[in-house]
Amino acid sequence: MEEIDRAIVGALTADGRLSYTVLAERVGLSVSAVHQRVRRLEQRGVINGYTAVVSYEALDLPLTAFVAIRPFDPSQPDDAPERLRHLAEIDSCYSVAGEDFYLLLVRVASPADLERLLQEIRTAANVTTRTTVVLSTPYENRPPRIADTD
Amino acid sequence: MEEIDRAIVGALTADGRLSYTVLAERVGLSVSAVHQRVRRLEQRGVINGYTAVVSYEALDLPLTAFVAIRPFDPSQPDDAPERLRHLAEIDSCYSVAGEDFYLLLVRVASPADLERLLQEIRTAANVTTRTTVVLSTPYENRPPRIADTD
DNA sequence: GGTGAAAATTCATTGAT
DNA sequence: ATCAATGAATTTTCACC
Repeated sequence: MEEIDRAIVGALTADGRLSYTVLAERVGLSVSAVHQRVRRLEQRGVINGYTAVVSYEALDLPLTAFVAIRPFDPSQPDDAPERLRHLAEIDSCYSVAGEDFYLLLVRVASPADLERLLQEIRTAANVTTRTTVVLSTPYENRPPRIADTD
Repeated sequence: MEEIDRAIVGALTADGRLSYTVLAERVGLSVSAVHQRVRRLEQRGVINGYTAVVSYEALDLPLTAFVAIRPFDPSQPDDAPERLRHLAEIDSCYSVAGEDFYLLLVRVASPADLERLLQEIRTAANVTTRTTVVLSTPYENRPPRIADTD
């Protein structure tokens, strides 16, 4: 990816609602050229969409935790991500190397809700869980440095 | 937060570039009423901003890992998040309960870059690290269910 | 790939209810 | 808090380089 595309991606990760006018000024191109480049970045899958960044506290989900899971019976087919997908409290699901099979990031309203969620995870995916509660989040989901990829 | 605000937040987490016109249709309000509500949600800090969702593979950051860190000397003042903030490869930093002090989510181009990053983390914050490599990401950063908070 | 300009749409304010 | 109306700004498409 070349310089202008990197500048565009950088600007849109910092502010996903930037207008094409401002974007064009910032990268030194015409509005339509920028527009076309953004379209292409979206088509190529470099940009996968846009989201509002929300405060989980404001949404009454103040409790974040990591849940490491392991199958109760390792000989069974492993389809935990699909079995857990319906649980809206699960923010992210990572398949990991190491002792655990998956690492989940979950967000709930209270310890009681965390307890309920863990029970649901265990029964839905037939797994054991090891949970690490997040006490605070110094920073999260920072925009990546856009590297020289040409 | 009441029903319409929840609908607005839900819609904007799903598509952060939705126009106020479409948003207004979707929640059954006039454009200006929706506009005002979004303003208020932003002011109240429910919505903290907007970002483009980028593909880390496309940005040449295909390797994701979790890095658990512990101070080498637990009697020293603990300011690891600040000491590590300048490392752009660190996506997120969580202060956690449990054996570790912090859990970092990092994104790098290669194992060699991960090795370099771990050395930087250790020297910058005077910590030991335990790293868990992510093999695949079934899902990540899913929009939260917008709860009934009234 | 890029430009510029026209047409359609949307934004953002205002004032009334 | 909501609405309708307005001018300003933006998005989107198109012909051409």
